[in-house]
Parts: sequence; C-alpha cells; structure tokens
Amino acid sequence: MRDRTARDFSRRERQIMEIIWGRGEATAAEVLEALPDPPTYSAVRSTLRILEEKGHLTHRRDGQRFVFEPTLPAGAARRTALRQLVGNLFGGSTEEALAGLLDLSEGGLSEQECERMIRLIQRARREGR
Amino acid sequence: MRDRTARDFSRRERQIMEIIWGRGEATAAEVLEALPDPPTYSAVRSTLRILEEKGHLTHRRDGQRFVFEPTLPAGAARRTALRQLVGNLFGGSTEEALAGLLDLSEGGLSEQECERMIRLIQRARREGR
DNA sequence: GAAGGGGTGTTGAAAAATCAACATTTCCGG
DNA sequence: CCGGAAATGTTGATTTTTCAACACCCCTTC
Repeated sequence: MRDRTARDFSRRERQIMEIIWGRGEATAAEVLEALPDPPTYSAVRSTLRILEEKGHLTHRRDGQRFVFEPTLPAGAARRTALRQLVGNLFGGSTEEALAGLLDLSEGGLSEQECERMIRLIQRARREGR
Repeated sequence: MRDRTARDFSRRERQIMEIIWGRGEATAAEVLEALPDPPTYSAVRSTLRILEEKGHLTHRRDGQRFVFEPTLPAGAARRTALRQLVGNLFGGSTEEALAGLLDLSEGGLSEQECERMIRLIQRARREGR
C-alpha cells in the first residue's frame, strides 16, 4: 500500500486536504470559503472529486450537499505529516523540533501551558518505555 | 511580494527542497540519489533550475559542479513549515502538536532527553514573557 | 590531440493539475 | 404547476509541472 502522505498531494490538493483535516469534514462551499485564494466553486468541486477518486476523501450525502471527510483519520494524517517534517527539516531530532515549536509561540507561554506541557513529557516518558 | 512558504512548491519541488533543507546544500547528483522515486538526472537539474528561477535556491560553483543552497536560511523554512503544520493540522494548538510529537518517538524517551526537553520548555517560559 | 567521463545549457514533448462552462437534478415557496 | 436557488454531473480547455533528449563544455588520460 502506498504511503498516502503529503507527498501524494499536489498544491491545491494539499491545501484542500488541510482545510478538511482541520475541520474534520467540510462541504464544497465551506472549502471554497476557507481557501485564501479561491478559484470557482466548480473548480473546488472538481478537485474534491479527484481527491475522492484517489482515495483520500469520502463523502456522505446530507440532504443535497456532499460532506467530505478524510479517508484516514486525522490522527494518522498528523502523525505522518509530523514524522516527515521532523525527519526532513529537523534531522529526525524530536528535541530540535520541540525547540522550533516553542519558538513559534511568540506570545510567551502561560504558567499553565508550561506545566501541562511538562506533564505531557513526563507521561510520555512513563508510557513510552 | 509573494509568500514564499511551502505553499509555493509543487510536489517534486517540495520533495527536492526538503532534501536540500535537510542537508543544508546539495548537488544535482546528491539530490537525485536522495530521491526515493528518482526521475533522470536531467529532470532533476531541470527542476533545480526552476527552483532557482523562482528564487528558492541559489548555487555556487564548486569546480564543475553546482552546489545548491536555499535562499532562506533553514531556520526560516522550519519556522514557516512548523507554523503551517500546527495551524492547519493541530488547530493552532502548540500543546496538541507537542503531544503528537511525543507520540512519534516510539522507542520511548530516555531520561536525558526528557530532562532536556523540560528544560527547553522552562527556558521558553522565562524568555518568552 | 582524441576519446571518454562528468558536468551544465536548452528545448520541447508528455503528463498532471487546475479551472470554468454548461447541463442536470432536487427542493422549496408561491 | 412553475420558477428559482442550490446543489451535483460532465466535459474539455488551459496552465503548470515534470520529464528526457540532445548539444555543448571542461578536464583527464592515453
């Protein structure tokens, strides 16, 4: 079976997949609205259909509309995307990736966030053995 | 001026950029070798040239060969890639992203890793204010 | 100084992705 | 019953991406 990660997606396809991953599911109209540089409604539907043909999406009917949903659960998508990112850009180092992650939150960490994150790490330590 | 993030790359382009980001720099031959599904040498060079035209890469001469290097420093690429990933797939939640990250290291965390990561968080807390 | 290996430069064909137009269906209100 | 709104279905053109062939250049070696 193929990899079915981000490598499989073209530009627009990835853009659309990310929108749907983010929401869990979406209609064509919702995708259109969420796109920062939207083409026509028609074009969006076209791409959605292709994504479905390729096996990345399924749809169910909801009244007249189609509601699209990823074939793989969001967790799997996150996993593979993260794995690739860490592997490709951070040389596989989880620590460096964490550092990069912390760098992002410009606003600074609240005391609570900080504690929760530390607990996450400790839990991973315990469970990961 | 354009965005110049990962959104700008097509499939092959992204693949190649990731290879170069990972190494810091690379020749055409190296890129070719690193590709899991390589086309011809000629095709690789072609894409490298296009990436250069688009402003994502520069090259310097090293004897006969060209050595390609990202225009933006690796740090910037990491930042934007991470930001997008967190924004798109983790709803902007740094914590959830961290959880996902920890999920990746199947082998379990060593005591040392664990401590270093906690220290990273604490440092971010102090500095981020 | 000819041949060959290893590199680049250029060009155009082939494939894939993107897009939009137009037709069709369904539902709803009047 | 009729019309319009809101969907989907179908098709084909356009653009972008991907690829490879071939010409050329430089260096080494015989």
